[in-house]
Amino acid sequence: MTSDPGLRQRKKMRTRQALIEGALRLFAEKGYDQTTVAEIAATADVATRTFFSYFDSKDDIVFFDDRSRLERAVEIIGERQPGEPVTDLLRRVIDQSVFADTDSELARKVGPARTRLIASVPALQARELHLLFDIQLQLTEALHLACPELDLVEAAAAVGSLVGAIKVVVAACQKRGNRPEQTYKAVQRATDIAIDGLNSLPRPA
Amino acid sequence: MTSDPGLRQRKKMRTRQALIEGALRLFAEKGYDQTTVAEIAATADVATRTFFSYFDSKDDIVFFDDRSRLERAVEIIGERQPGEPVTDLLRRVIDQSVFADTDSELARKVGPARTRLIASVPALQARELHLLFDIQLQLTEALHLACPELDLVEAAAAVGSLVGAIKVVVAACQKRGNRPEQTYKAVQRATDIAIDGLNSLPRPA
DNA sequence: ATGCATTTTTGCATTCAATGACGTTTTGCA
DNA sequence: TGCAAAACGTCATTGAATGCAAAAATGCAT
Repeated sequence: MTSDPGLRQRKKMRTRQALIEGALRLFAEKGYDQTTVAEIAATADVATRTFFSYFDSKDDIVFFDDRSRLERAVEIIGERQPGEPVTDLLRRVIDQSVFADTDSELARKVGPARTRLIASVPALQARELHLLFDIQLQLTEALHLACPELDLVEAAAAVGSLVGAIKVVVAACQKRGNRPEQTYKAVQRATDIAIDGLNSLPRPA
Repeated sequence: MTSDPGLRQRKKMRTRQALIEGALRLFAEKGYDQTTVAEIAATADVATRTFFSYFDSKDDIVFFDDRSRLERAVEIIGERQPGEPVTDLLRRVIDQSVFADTDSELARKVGPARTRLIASVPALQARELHLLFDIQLQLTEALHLACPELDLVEAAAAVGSLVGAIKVVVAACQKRGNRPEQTYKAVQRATDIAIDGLNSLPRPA
């Protein structure tokens, strides 16, 4: 599989990588809107037209590793131990596919810069939310498959509730300018609230 | 305030309404991508440029009533009875701002057609998700304000968990082609799961 | 190595969303 | 009636995205 990528494949990989690195560098230097696709293509020494055979849109290049993250998550769900509680399983999924730096060192390299970039460009926020939404639908299917005791609605509610709580909490933290340390704590709290339910929230005085 | 809209205001309203109706009609007739902004502007007898002084983008016109829905929700949260449990409050919010047909009869008129339209156009899905996300942040603030017993993280988690569960469940239902009747039931189930927590889900056999 | 099939790249033309500058018309108000 | 502001229109520009057909690179078998 990886033993013989072939010259063609290797070259494609290199071009792809060059496009990603060039794009993120330009975005950081001049800003997202000020960077044209033509300029990105130039950094990888390919024609503008060629960019669009690697990525469907200018947005897409920012989320180059989403697919592998999803595959990782689906894998984890598929390896569920029979009898393992759904909540334990989902905690593992969150930990390993969201927080763990994924395979490519590229992802690690661009991590924080990318986060800031997305937060500052509405078009990228929109793209991210859309991707995350599709991911949730696929996680729902995987979960329903791996947990026969859950019907489709229950699986969807579980995924949506957990991911939704985390997503909004992270956004609220970023908006307030929290340190990553605090944000991590907040994510754990959000996870607990989703798992224990809104009934577990503090009662009015 | 509404007593004297003034000629100018009335004319703006009429133009705005004409643009909305024209756009939705064209989208239904020829499809979203096949409809140009120029054509939409033509149906309201204004210049293409003028369209963009009413709506920031072509997407935006589809979600013309989102703002009023949000305002409704924030209002409900603001009217919270002291001591009322957060869960009761949020159930009211869901009922009245999501399911109730909002003020304008326009919204009622285009309802189902619009839902189908959004579901079939990725660009609109993305826009909807982004808008819904912003709405959640504002609901979070409102909830935090109305419920002093909740810190910001708890408020965010509550909103995200509830809205997230419903959103994914609705999508899963639509994907499977469920009848509105079943979808409504599913939303109630999703609400219960978010409120009672993932721990309330069925256990493995 | 040579020829052939397939994949990839590329340049070109085109469409259309979106934005800016600037002048003109319409409306509200004194 | 006349002034200021808001709304509207015209024109031009930019840049994303797509289709198409030619050219180049690569894989493969002989």
